[in-house]
Amino acid sequence: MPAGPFQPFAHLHPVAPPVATDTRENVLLAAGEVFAHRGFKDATIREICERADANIAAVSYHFGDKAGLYAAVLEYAYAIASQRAPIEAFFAHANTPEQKLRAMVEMMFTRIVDQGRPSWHGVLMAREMVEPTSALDHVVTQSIAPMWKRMTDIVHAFLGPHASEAEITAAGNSIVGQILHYKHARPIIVRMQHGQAYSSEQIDYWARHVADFSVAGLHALRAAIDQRSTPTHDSGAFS
Amino acid sequence: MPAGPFQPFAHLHPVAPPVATDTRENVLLAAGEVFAHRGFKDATIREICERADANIAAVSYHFGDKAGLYAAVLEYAYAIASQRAPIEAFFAHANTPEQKLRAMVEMMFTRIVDQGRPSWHGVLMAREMVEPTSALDHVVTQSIAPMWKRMTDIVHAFLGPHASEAEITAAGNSIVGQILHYKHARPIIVRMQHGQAYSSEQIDYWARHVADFSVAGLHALRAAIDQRSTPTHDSGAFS
DNA sequence: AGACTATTCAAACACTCGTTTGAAACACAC
DNA sequence: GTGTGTTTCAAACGAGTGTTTGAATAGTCT
Repeated sequence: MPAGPFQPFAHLHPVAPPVATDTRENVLLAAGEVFAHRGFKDATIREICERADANIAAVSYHFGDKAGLYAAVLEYAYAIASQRAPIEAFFAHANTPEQKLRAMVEMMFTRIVDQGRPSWHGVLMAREMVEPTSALDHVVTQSIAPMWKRMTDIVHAFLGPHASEAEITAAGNSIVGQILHYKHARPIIVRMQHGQAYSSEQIDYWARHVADFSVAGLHALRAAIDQRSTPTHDSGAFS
Repeated sequence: MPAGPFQPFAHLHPVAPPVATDTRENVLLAAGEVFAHRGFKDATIREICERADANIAAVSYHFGDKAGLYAAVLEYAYAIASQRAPIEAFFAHANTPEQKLRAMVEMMFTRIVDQGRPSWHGVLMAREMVEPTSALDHVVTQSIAPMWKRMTDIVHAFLGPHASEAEITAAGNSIVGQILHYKHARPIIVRMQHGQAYSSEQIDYWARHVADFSVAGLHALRAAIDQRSTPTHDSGAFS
């Protein structure tokens, strides 16, 4: 067994973050792409190391495991995602619930569906929801749960204080589901809905549509809730 | 190479459908479960044959290939799905567009999210949309395209004659996305939204919610379309 | 019964995967 | 330079995969 220096320089330079050998970071970057593209199980260490110009054994040496590499990638992706496109930036000028909802939709489209930048963090999260790995616990507490909290808070503000928990989660699922559909069903969308699918303009259009569609759904749900919780006394009147 | 009798009894009894040896049908049934549960790639023919009490070589003998088995399963699932829960039954008493939409949502929930019966056809279709196999072409022309046509027809009826194609497909995606979310994100939904998730009552509730939510979204979109295509002439008025 | 085909079976083959190995190459203090 | 610890490398290992093989069994018609 190798000496296993999984935390290199741990006892020196307590300042600098991981610091990362060249190959270590190369493997991390390549692994991010491959994991995001193929998923944990279908990704092969050989492809990752080939893209990183590294030897197969590099994974075992630097990360111990395939699972260890995956965990490191998640950490790395989380770090650069929150650094490069911080969540708060999307909500900077969002004051009303509707503005917050639109910011939320835009952010999720940017992080999950858009693909240009090295932003595989959203993609990995989306994958983790569909086919969880052993890293799910960590992903949930670090990323998914806070995001879901933010979403349900917005929905709650829309639906008012009388909304039940079931209504809030159902509405949240409706919004998230619309967005994730463009990621999950991408192959079939590209195939059946011709036109230059997944261009930036197209994604912008979809994001606006999902926001509009959801706002209408939320307003209708709010109306039903209000009518239920404060029934009109002149019950004979039309709607 | 074996004699390869892929169409057994082809020259005899031109009447009876495949007739199917015991083991052939057993393998077909077991393969349906395993493919639906694990997906094409992660399903192993060893597990399939074990569940079917058949020898490993049975797949090669009866279906030629793992891909051949998968294609046969799709055909088989399509046949029993359209026999057991025929689509038209859902639309029997649906006359208005809204009733048709509700029937559509209910049907998709029943076929894809519900899990009781041997109804892996919907599950396999949903899988094929996310990670297509070589059978995608066939699945699209046989199942997905007709279903999508039905959906867009309903949406078109909702949105009126002035709706653009982009608006129709986006609205269709919003509806389908909401439904499929309950299938794809099932692990995370079960985990985060406690309570007895995926009970029959829960699924009914979700189906009703998705229909309500979508109807509201469609009405709002319709209003925007009508306002755009027949602009009010007293343009000075407040909206 | 006999001849012939269809079907089943245990075993093996070829391949890919993640992981390990032991030696070589490197870095750097002394 | 020598010595020590870190990092890379080609090669192999062991487990799991789909597929094939060739013999054994079951079935069916004459």
